[in-house]
Amino acid sequence: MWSNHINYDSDMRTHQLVLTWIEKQLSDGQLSVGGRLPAERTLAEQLAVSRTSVREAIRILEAMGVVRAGVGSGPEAGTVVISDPTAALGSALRLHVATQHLPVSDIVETRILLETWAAARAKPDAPELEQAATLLGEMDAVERVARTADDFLALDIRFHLALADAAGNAVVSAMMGSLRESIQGYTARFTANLPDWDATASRLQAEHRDILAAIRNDDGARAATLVAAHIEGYYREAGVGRQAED
Amino acid sequence: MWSNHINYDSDMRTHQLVLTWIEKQLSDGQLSVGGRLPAERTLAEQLAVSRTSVREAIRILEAMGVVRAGVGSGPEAGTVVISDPTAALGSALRLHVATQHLPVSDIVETRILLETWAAARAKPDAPELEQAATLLGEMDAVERVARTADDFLALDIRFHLALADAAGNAVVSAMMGSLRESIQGYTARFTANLPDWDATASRLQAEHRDILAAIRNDDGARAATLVAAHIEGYYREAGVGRQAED
DNA sequence: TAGTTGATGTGGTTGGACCACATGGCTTAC
DNA sequence: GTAAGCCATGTGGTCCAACCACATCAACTA
Repeated sequence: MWSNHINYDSDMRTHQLVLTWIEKQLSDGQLSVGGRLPAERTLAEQLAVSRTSVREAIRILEAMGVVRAGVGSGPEAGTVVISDPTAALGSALRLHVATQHLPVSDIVETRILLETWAAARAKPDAPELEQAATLLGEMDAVERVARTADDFLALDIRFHLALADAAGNAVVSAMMGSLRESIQGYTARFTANLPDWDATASRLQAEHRDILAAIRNDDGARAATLVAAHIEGYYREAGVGRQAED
Repeated sequence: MWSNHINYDSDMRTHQLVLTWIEKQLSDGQLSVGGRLPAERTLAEQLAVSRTSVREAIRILEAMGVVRAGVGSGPEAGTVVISDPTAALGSALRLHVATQHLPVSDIVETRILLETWAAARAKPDAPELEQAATLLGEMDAVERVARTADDFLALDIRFHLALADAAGNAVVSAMMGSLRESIQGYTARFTANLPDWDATASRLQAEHRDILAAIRNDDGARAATLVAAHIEGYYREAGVGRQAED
């Protein structure tokens, strides 16, 4: 009795039809985060398309961070709806950077814009700031003991993401994460070539503390200024602007 | 003699292997915008995977706006590399809005942030402003003759995109476009219910002119203020914030 | 009771077949 | 010789029928 009859535009590729159907289920709330899609074979039969087309649609949704597919039985199995916008934006941006149609400098500039806004907007009592403080301590530990730039950078990313989350805008958080992810390779490559990583790390940590302190003092303007200087300084060392010549 | 041997991580899904290979070709510059991928059957043989897996990878790249697949022969046929970041970000955001894990209010807020920045940064002599001016004229014509909100909105979108492009940051442009696309359905739905569309359209047009004038006067600060008010006012009418109850 | 084993259902992968389509060269008719 | 028509070729689009690896759970066995 339920109408599966969506827009049978004759010039629509089959997997698009499946995508449309699923998106409609999501919009109508008949499918929500945590829910499961029908099994691929079942869905194929319901929509009267091949399993291949169903799978192509699911592949796209997976790349978009909308579903997660798992084999076997149990809670981890089946195709379940999730919500990971960062994944989608991140890989998309990374791919377009690879095509060299998105300059790294534009990405850095956008990152500064978003992160500056987030710092200015974050509330001093945001719970995410606790996590940020913890991460600062872990970075100190890494710096003191192992002195590996990779570990430090991993924590650095999470610190900046925590600050962005503190602004309470999911879109900005997702975009921030994706921007950072898209140039992660770039960042790591140049960081490995720094002459004095210890000095750089110390400077970054000092700046991190200042930023966090400013936010906790409810001084959004100062926090924003510090963030801009922090990021700009870092990438200036990397020589963003002159296109990669290594 | 060429090594196709990428990371044969045993726990990598087959289509991911294909994706990795293609992304490497892009990064290495052996594949760039305008170039063509090998035919699906050829690529499958080269990578020693099934055509199905190749197709799943291509489907993802297509959804990401990285390639375009065309049947037949000739210039329009085959799988050719393009660069349309907006498509990827737009559909991803739209899907996540559908899952109701990205509040429309966050999208609007982010749009204001990006567009305000773009208005403040746009140079008075940017060529995109010419296009923006032309679009203003077309909107006048639409308003005078047909009075259909849909046509007006289509031009309105292009006007705002032109302004964003004038700032010269490809990432911001792409994100702007995707944000707008992701809530296009939402916007159109509420616009149709406005009591006096003509009055609204006139007001929007007046604001558009003021914004464009401010940019051309090199008064970025004023342009930013006007843009923020323009967008905020529009969505306030829509009642963004109270979650959709139509 | 404890351990084993097999049935079941999931996504993952493959090969092969056929289709619609667009081109381009060949054949044919004039 | 030229023009019209036609078919070989190669492309992506779709479908099908298998088989695999995996994880669970119920039935069976020691």
